[in-house]
Amino acid sequence: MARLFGLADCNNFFVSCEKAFRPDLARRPVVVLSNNDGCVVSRSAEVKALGIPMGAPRFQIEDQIRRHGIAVFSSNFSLYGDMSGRIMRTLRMFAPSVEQYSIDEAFFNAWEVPAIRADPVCAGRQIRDYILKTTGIPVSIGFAPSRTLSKLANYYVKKHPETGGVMDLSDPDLQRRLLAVCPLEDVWGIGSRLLEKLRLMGISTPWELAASDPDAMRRRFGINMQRTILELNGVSCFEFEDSPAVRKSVVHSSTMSEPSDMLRTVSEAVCSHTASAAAILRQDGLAAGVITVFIRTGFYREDQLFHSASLSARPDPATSDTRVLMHLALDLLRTMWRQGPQYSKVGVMLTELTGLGGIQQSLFSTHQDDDGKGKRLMEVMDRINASGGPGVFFLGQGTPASTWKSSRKFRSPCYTTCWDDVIRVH
DNA sequence: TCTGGGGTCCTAGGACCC
DNA sequence: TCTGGGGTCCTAGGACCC
Repeated sequence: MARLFGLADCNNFFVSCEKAFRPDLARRPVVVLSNNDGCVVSRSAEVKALGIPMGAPRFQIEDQIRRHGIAVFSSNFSLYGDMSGRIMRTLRMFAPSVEQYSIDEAFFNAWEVPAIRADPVCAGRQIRDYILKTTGIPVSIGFAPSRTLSKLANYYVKKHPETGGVMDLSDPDLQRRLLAVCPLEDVWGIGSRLLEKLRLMGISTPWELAASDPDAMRRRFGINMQRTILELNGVSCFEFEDSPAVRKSVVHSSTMSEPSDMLRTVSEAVCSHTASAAAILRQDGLAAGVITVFIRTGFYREDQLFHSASLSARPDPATSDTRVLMHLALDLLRTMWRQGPQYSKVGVMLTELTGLGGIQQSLFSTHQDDDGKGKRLMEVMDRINASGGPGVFFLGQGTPASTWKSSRKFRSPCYTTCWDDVIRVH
């Protein structure tokens, strides 16, 4: 049976989450800022119309914020994550095979659902209306014989409200017309670098890219380019993945609220990132074979030299125990520490992840078995920290008021994940 | 003064082996 | 001037995505 991929993609997701709980902001310009309130990561339609680009630093748009009365929010990931889960569950009611691709979008197997196959546009509208009604989040939906084409349909839908938020790109004739009018940078897999190189070759529309020789392009740009070309021609190059991909790494990092040359301050950040990353590992039932700590000075300071360093270690055996990982992380930090530079970005990366069942201790391990006490301690910590209160942490992480922590001055309440923040109806 | 964070995959090139 | 060939493994860096 011919493939038909569905792609549901939330419109202006972070902003839409904020608006869902603030009806008073429905028609107002709204932005959501990155960590540290540094730059714009989500914009409402009104803000896009003002010409404020994605990624604009806040300090550059202060003037417009005031002039146009733009509502500003810090990122609230517990809210967005929870809303995302609701939307995915709702989507599964219509199409059981859903492949979540990111926090705000999911592919779904549309060819195995008779009602969708019979009339994709009509079914898409129903899905869209139902998600909007039950979660308050507007989504766009595209259907096509390949993922890349379904992405393109989605871009088109977002720019053309007359489509009613849904487009079915099954028809080859319609595919050709769309390829001719869409910008090349809207093609999934074509970023700024490739765009430039393609332009130099005289390829400036998706239509021209689709017409190029896939084998020659593979030799020149690699296998992903070949796949993109085939997919633009309606040939699906990826199997549908029902089961979520196994995580291969966890990274936790941040820009500190202000740069620091104090080992103590940077240590607190390293310990905190280690604790957060280890908690994610435990949640997924994984253990890290390698821990890497990295530090670097700011990118944008011209008055001092750029400096960055990173160092790795192998816990033996692989572990998700915060205490073990934190010890290693601090050792690594002290080893690579250089007095002088003002560090502004600090992070911890956990890689070579294995399932907890498959951990093998090396022959030369010095690890002493603690009779599972460590595991129980971690379980208790995780349970307390999941309950929504202030939580427990290691002294090395500093206090909630530590100076390195990112500022989030405009954070909205956690309406759906924290009891104290639940909306009250009087 | 103030510019995010978290991921994946591919490729080229070096080291090393026979 | 000539100065193997082929295979594997690892790493760094590049490119993309959201």
